[in-house]
Amino acid sequence: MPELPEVETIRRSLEEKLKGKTFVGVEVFLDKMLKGANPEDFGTEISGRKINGIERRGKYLIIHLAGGVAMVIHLRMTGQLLYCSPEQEKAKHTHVIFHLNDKCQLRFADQRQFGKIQLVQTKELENLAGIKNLGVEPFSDAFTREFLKKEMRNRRTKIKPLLLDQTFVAGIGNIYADEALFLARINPERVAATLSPREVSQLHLAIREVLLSGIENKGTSIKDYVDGNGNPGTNQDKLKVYGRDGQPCAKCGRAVEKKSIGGRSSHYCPRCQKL
DNA sequence: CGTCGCTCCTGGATGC
DNA sequence: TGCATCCAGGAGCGAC
Repeated sequence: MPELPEVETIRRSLEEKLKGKTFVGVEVFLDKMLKGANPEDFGTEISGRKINGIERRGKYLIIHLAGGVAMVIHLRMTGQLLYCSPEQEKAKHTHVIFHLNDKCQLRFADQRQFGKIQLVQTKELENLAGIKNLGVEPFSDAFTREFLKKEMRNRRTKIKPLLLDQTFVAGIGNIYADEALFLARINPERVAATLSPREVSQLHLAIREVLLSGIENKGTSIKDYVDGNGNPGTNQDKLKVYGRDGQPCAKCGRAVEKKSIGGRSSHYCPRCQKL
């Protein structure tokens, strides 16, 4: 579910509430959400630790704790992190509740149970599988059109699956990949290496633009996504192609099509995004 | 190494 | 209404 803009929105909303607070205890209702630790050790390890800040890398959230410990969280498809009062009714699929020293709670809910929470030593963060192999951050200085050109030169895969490859560029998911390709007027089935320099430049700009819009609109709430306070975003109203199959293209009026590419649903305008 | 298909889950939509 | 099937915003894994 959450892609870079959603994870960034959650990061901002939670940092505001959690920074400087201390974890005082944990309740775990579904052990498998914790990766590499049993609930007892997990609780012991974080209890008494102050929250120094929250970082995002790709679609990962990293809660930095005092004493050189980091909690790495991935929400996958349906994960949610909610800061709320203890009186708030416990939502279905709430698998972990963190108790804070302000009496409030941080709750982790995940309908499909794909999400993961993992504790690591901060100095081991760079070696963590998943983090270690993340590609370039789309808003970093390293993400240039020259970088894209160079990286795509020898890639024989289709551009859509490449955009979803987190070891290539970090943070893009199915919604923003479709939106970026539409904005750049590139068909999702184009072989990456065959894009012209002009097309690569357009794609570079389009990726940043759709992700930035997503953040400014506080995320895309289609089904489950809400921020750390339970508030939905508004970016779903701005989507040009994702989920709009059968509806007219905003640019040319032709019906948007939906097709499975690399095992993922892809939405595009057959006239604006010719093969 | 790059690429592909399968898999982990629940539940909403769709079809018969 | 009931039941079966398909599909969903992600990514790790094994196979080739």
